[in-house]
Amino acid sequence: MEETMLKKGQGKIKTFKTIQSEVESTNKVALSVDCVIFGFDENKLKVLLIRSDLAKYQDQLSLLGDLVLPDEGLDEAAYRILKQRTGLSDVYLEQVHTFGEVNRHPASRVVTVAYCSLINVQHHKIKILDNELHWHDVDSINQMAFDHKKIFDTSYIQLQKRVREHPLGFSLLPNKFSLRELQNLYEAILNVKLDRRNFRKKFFSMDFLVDLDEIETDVPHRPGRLYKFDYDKFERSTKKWAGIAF
Amino acid sequence: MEETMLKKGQGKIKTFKTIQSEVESTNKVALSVDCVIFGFDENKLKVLLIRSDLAKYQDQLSLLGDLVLPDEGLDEAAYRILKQRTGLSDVYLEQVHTFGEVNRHPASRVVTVAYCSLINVQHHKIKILDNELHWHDVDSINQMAFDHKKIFDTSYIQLQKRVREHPLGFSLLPNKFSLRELQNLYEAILNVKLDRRNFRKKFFSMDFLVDLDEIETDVPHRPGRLYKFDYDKFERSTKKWAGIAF
DNA sequence: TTACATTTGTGTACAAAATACACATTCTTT
DNA sequence: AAAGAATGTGTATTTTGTACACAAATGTAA
Repeated sequence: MEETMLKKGQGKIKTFKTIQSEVESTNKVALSVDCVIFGFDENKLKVLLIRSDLAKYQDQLSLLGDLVLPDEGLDEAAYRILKQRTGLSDVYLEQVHTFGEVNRHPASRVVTVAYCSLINVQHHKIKILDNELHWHDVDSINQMAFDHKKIFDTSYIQLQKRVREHPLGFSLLPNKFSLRELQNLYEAILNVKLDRRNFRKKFFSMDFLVDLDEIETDVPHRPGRLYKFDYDKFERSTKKWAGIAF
Repeated sequence: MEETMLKKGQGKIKTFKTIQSEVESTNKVALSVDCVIFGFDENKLKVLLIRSDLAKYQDQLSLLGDLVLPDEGLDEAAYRILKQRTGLSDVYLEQVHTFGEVNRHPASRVVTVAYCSLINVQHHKIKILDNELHWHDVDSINQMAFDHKKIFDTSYIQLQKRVREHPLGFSLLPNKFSLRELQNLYEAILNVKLDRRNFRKKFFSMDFLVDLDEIETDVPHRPGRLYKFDYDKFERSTKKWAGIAF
């Protein structure tokens, strides 16, 4: 390994040793991952939270998070947390933002990478063990531990944005769903009321819904047809909206 | 400070001390910020790069980055790097993504937060001092040091996305610009050819361009009218596109 | 069994936005 | 004075979004 220091302009060529000592000697920070896990149940958008296990924030709601392990990538850490808490591994997961305010954690400097995850609450019963792990209505969230309210808000806004341009939402629904369920989901996430006929027209014209030739059961009214989302067709499609609009 | 450990479910109430020792004893990582600084000149989209100062990556292109200081927030670190390298402080800056692959840095674990920045190359002459700091055409970038090519690609894709939905692009132009310059900018960023009449119609209908009643000088053809962007009006406007499309 | 409530399923008319496209004008250069 | 190059403008067509109403299917309660 080359270790001589050479002048080049006014810069220096650094060797591994140089970098290593720079890194070791100066600042290191603790790094955590916090997961904002969304679900959809009873026509409400939900988020999975615990009670903070930190004395200072006792009784306040907190995201599911953990320190990143030394030999673990960020996505990997997020999947681990999800797996530990929900038992699910095949889920939608996306990095949202990194929060690194100097004093965001009371004990020491902890930088946290926020991930957004969507899970289908039907496919999974959470074993409620620790820290009062529960689903909460997103519109009931007021105060949270640390800067978790800010992290949650950022994630929710990003979800609203992403769900307009990518078919994420389907991962919150059962495999077979009715158009009413789909519309309820979009109304819940976007917090708007949509016209039923135009909503149907829109989704049928996208042509990614597969008619399963089945109907709902156990509904106290006329049952609707059931559909699934054709992910393959979506992937093959040459997307997208290309306009400029602000 | 409460330091007793209490059972609650199967979870524990943690005190500051507990957290602190957890944090100290386990993993900490070095944290850096890398800036992808875009500019626009001679009708080309440019990115500001240096030659890597690490021996292993000698002669490879590298983003502008630095370690985050112990008492410095992430945005703060990004602004510092920008200021140091370009002398500019009043610029567009946005966090893009965090890259934390375990072995992305050869010397030790370094997690990096990528920021995207747009600067107006007219307003600023870079003092080229260290490490061959230069503007590079974005479409000439092939290989880069570390995982910087991946970081660059992610940032460029995000720029293309953001520029469609937010008037970022104007920060790359002089204060007074012609519609041709504006169109050239959009064509360069989005890498598409646009119809001139429809482009004009679109921007005039948005109604954020202020006609300055001046014309270009020093162009070897009929000069165009000059405009500026009305940021105030944009801010006051109740935006946006609300459709669902994927 | 009938009437009622509820939700599904469908179509049309109108408005707004995107696209395609051509020609006269202004200025510079030779 | 003519040629070259880019500005500035309008219209017809297509596509997309929005507003809106009524008949049919099912479960429930009288």
